[in-house]
Amino acid sequence: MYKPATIKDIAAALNLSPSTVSRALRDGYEISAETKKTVVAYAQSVNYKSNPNALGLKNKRSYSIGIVVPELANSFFSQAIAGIESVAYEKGYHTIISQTHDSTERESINVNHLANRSVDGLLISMSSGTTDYDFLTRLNKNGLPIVFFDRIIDEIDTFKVTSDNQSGAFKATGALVGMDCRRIALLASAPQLSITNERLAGYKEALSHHHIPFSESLVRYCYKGGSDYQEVEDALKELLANTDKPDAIFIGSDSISICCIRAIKNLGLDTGGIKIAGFSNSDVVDLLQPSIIYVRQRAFEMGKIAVEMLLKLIESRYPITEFETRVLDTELYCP
Amino acid sequence: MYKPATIKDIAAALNLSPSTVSRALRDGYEISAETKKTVVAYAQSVNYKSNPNALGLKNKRSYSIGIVVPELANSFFSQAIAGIESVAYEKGYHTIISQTHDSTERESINVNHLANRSVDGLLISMSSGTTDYDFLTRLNKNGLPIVFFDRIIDEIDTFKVTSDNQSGAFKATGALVGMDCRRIALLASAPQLSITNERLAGYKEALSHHHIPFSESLVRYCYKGGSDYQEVEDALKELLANTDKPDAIFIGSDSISICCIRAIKNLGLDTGGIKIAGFSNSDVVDLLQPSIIYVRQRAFEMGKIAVEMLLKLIESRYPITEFETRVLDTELYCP
DNA sequence: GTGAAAGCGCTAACAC
DNA sequence: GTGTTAGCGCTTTCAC
Repeated sequence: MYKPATIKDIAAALNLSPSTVSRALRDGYEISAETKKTVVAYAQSVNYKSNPNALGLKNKRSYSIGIVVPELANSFFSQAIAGIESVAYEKGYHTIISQTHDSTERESINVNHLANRSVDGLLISMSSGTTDYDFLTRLNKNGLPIVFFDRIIDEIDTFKVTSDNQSGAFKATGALVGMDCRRIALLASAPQLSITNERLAGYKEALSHHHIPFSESLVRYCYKGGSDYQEVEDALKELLANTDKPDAIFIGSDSISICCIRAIKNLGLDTGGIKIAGFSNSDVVDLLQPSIIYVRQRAFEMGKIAVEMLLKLIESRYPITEFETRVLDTELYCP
Repeated sequence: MYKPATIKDIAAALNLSPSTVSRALRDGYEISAETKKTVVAYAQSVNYKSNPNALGLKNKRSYSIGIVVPELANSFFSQAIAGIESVAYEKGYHTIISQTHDSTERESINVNHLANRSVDGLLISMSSGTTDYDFLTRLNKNGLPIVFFDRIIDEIDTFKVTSDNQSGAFKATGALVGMDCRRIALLASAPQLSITNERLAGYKEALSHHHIPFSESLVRYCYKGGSDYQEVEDALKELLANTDKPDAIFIGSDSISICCIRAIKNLGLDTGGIKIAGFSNSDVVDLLQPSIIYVRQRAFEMGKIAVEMLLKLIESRYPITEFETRVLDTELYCP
């Protein structure tokens, strides 16, 4: 079996002490330029890589980060995770991915497991039903760095990154208005979610911008955030049963968009007159029937930014007290 | 910051030595039943978890496994990874995921990086263009456990898990025949891939089963395995330009299926008379237009089985010489 | 049946 | 500017 070179090996080969080698490799200020050069060159030549276990043991760090998402096999999240991995990998961090399937219970269990596994930090996009954030607050207070992405919460003060959901919803709703729709229904995700409210706000903003009155009767929430098909189908049926039938529907999430299209197909609905717009990061959304106007988020980039924030938090030598919330813009596609 | 309990802590609290505690926790035969009980109970009560870094340092293991796939944000692979994670997580392993984008070069770079990062083992689904497996053979010979899933190779003798691609292709082609198609074209993935040849075999088998002659002119390969849209579009155009136009197309991969549907849409082709069937694990394939008959693989399960095999390899105390190849069945869906 | 001690690879006081 | 030493948490010989 291949045995990787250690600092000791290098030290022995170069007639130096291990500590000198260690310092040289990490560019310690006490080491002479010449020694550094020799050491670095030799380390290169034997393909030296620091042993993460030894480092972790010493520094009390695991060099692993926990990722908690509702669903891994969902376009948006798999794209975000691809972004996360691309940075984490490069910086020498492992990941542990866990899915909640939008269940609050699994979410808190998973988060606690991850914390016990001594991850160095946590990237999380909240489940749709969660309203009690104690389990996170406690861990965060105890020193576990957390960064929220996409589905963020106000209750914990830390780095966050999300999309400009309001403007995304504004653009999509506006596009529907531009197609002469006036009775635009909203099929929203769970009201606990940050993204739901931001998208609702964008929807309302567009209506008022175009002097269209807002009507509660045209809004339905899907509390399971699209993970429960039946809920979406029922909401859709209710909307269409309105005495004054909507002429367009704006859908507030990726999976609800899919469910809704499936419901239209399953119910054999004639949506000839009804225009549909929605958030979606599916790579085949342009091929779906009926076709929809869609808002796409910069998922990959969001993942990258989220880890970068987390690593800043983890690797900072001083406690950070100033937190930033990054908001990424969205793109509207009209087929 | 929360400080986890160590073996030392337990030893001190119970007036025992660390070694006794260690042995008791791992059910060492030398320890009296009573001591074991006390130790285990106390460890429970303080929520003791062994420190993976210390363990890894001692045992020269990283408790992490590398995953190499062509594309993370692809339905099949994200489902497989969900399966991998579900097992790995439970068994206390981290993962490092890397994508090749079907490039042989990135594949060998990534694999070598992972090996340098001292992963304990590797799960890999080969890139479409790879024909030289030296970089894998070498690592495997050096003791790195490897398990292949989905896109497997014959050249390395180890555990493998894949789908019954031949029977899947047989079923799909048969379904097309059942719809009165006789000139069935094949849009295949890269010929280097195991899955391509198995699916080709199933296609041929179905033809001969129904006494339909096989014709090379109805077969096109996509060497980029669907990651290059243009290649698929060109292949499709060629097939349709055949003097004797095909009345059906069977598509040998998920991403090529998507590309093909997109091409039909982009080219504004009238596919009224042409039936389409293909492999796909997309969760929205049933909503695509034109609709297709599709074969679905048990991706999640394949991921689970693959890690289980890998962990068996990693954790075995004796070198394993008998390797198994598991073949999972597929399901055919006719819309 | 239990304890003492060494060592995995690395870093950080503390010498010199 | 470089070396010595101790220790992170755990396992494992070797004593007793």
